[in-house]
Amino acid sequence: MPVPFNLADALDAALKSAATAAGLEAGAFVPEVRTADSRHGDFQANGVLGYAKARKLNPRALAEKLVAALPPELTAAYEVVIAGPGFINFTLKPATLLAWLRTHDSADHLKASAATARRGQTWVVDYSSPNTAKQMHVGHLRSAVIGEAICRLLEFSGTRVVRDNHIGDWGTQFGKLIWAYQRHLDPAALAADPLEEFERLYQVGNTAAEADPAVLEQARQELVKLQAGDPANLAIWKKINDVSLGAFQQIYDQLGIRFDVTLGESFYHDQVARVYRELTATALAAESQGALVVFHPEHPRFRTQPFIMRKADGASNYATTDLATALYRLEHFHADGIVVVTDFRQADHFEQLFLTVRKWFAAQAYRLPELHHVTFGAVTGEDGKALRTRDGGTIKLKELLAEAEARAFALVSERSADLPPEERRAIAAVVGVASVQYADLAQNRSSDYVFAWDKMISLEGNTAAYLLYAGARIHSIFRKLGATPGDAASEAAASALETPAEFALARKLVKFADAIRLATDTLRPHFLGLYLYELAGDYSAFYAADKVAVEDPAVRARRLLLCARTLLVLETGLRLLGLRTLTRM
RNA sequence: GCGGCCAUAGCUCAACUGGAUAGAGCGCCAGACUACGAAUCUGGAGGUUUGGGGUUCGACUCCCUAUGGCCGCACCA
Repeated sequence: MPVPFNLADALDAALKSAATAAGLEAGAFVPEVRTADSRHGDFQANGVLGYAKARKLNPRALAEKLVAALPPELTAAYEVVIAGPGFINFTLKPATLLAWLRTHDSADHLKASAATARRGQTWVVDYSSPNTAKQMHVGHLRSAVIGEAICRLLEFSGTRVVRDNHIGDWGTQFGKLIWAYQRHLDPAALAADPLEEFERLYQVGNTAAEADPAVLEQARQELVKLQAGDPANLAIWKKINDVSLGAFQQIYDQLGIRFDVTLGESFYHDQVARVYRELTATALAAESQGALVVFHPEHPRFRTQPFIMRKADGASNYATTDLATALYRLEHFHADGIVVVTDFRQADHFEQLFLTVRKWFAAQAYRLPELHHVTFGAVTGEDGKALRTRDGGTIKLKELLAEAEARAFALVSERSADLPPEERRAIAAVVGVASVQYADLAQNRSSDYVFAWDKMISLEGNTAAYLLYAGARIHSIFRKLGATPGDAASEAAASALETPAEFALARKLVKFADAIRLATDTLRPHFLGLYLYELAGDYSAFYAADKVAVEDPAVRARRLLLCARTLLVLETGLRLLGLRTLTRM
């Protein structure tokens, strides 16, 4: 019996053909298959309700007709029941469950099955994107963590992903910074911690410029010189960026991030002329108060709130570079989709940007990629106020990760004192960073993030440690029994599922595809996190209820099969979220 | 002023974008290690989903409204 990876998809297809066979309007009927509350079944189809309502039909009678038209393979695999006002419930038969577990038996098989969803597409994901000359702080965490998870999810469903770090390397901050660099540089401090020194220099420049208009003017001249290509200033600028990127990469290494390209604002600096030309030629942009702006007359707000793409002084701004960036991503990468991961405060900007890009590309007959602004809430303190760079007391990402590892190390040492120190340290590095990442991924990205050490580092409840612990216990069983996860010969001896905990676990495992689909389509990784947490919970319940190391070889083989698949799905899922996994902790 | 987002158990969050009796963790109460790792598990208490109206077979979800919070709004990114 062939059992598809994504059961919901297969059900959807079967229901559509059954609808045609039963005489429904094929194009109008949407089955609406989704995972169901386990009290009702494994999957439910709600589509008859809407279809019947629109045509004033009896939904239950319609459901009866549809079920009668289902192909025999499907009714052989599921118990099918019509319930309530017209829900169709599907419960996997035990043999189907077991067949799924046997079929989807390796990381390669999972990947190959999942990768059919978006094969052939190319997506550019723009995330992290810090400003150079500054340290990454806690506010930079979400974009990096969420963005990386989205990249991995898209790749898993078959997309070619271009990871693009769109760094802020061309801002007006460089005038003050270069001014201070030339006059107040401390070479020893630069050697010790360059980003600390750049931040100090910026503060020196900023304070001086505020106190003395002459300094402000000098700083402005340094910026003009830089942008005109002055070799000395360009050299300073380049050094600042190189050093910044080196420091960023240390953070990215800890988070498991490696960008394909780092095309910051400076990269697009000489590509703005075409943007001005095309938007002016197509009459999308117009002069207003000396600036070149785009209004959107059909929009309640943007008909009066301008999208400024060239300032009155002739300089470009980030609207200009973002427009050029969109074009580059289309023409150079042939992007089918563009995802930009930034906080929600930039929602207006990206709404204006995407409106403008749509009209611009249409006017030029360019192909239009899917455009997604993936927003997330603010990182706030306990008082609910947003943490900001200039408020002081911002938590540096470097220190945050170090603190996370230190706390994890203390905990590992307490729980597993028998492990050698270097192994405890290696474990702590994984647990600490994973805890920080997972704290972000377990939560819907739209909500604000209340920053609290204890919550972030806590290793209890719905945390990375809980998931990693479940995996470590599975590895431990295989070590103790001298068995190998996924060994086909021993799995062949597995008997039919029996206990409630076995069934609950197996029924959760087969919904992996659905969790991935949901997380990927909505660009919300927390759906996968939630699934993995439930899976780990079902496994822990199974572990407590049913002993694996029993005498009966068929029962033992069956439970080892469940352990192996749980491990496979858990580790595959955790890696998709960007976390590293452990065999011992 | 205009606009966007948000408000769910004491606390932190879910709820598959309109589906069935709103679920978890923490905390609290009561249990489970001479069983493969107790960083665990089992059970219990805890809700007018901010208030009020509406839409329909069905609303935490959509619409209107009130209140409270966060954020954006002409040359920063």
